[in-house]
Amino acid sequence: MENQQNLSPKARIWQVVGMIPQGQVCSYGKVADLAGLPGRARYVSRALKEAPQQLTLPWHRVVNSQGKVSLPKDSEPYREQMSRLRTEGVVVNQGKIDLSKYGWQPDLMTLLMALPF
DNA sequence: TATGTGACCACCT
DNA sequence: CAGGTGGCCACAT
Repeated sequence: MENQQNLSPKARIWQVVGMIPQGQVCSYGKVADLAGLPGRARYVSRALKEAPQQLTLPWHRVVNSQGKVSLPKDSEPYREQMSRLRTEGVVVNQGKIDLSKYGWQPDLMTLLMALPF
């Protein structure tokens, strides 16, 4: 894995999202932090929307800090995300995911490799 | 140049 | 636990 300082902000975000393991989720804010963009959660959502489909990112593993899917409940994307999550075994109760159980926390090694020096 | 808008968040009531 | 507030920042108007 190479130094993420060289990558564009969007690319760093995509890379971080790509690290989220199956069956786990991560919040927009945390993704931003890990990408070296503290406090820029909203930018993560935009980066995901603009992500080339070619990357086949696990975008569905990104939820908000309350453990909820940040999409209109009546939309197709919402159903898509819910479906993918449940397929991976993530339990969603009342539209909420228990982050203490499914929240992703990168191991130390991964963290050291990802953070800027 | 100014204003409104988000697939957000931390903090305070 | 539910709202309200201020902060955030790229983008569209």
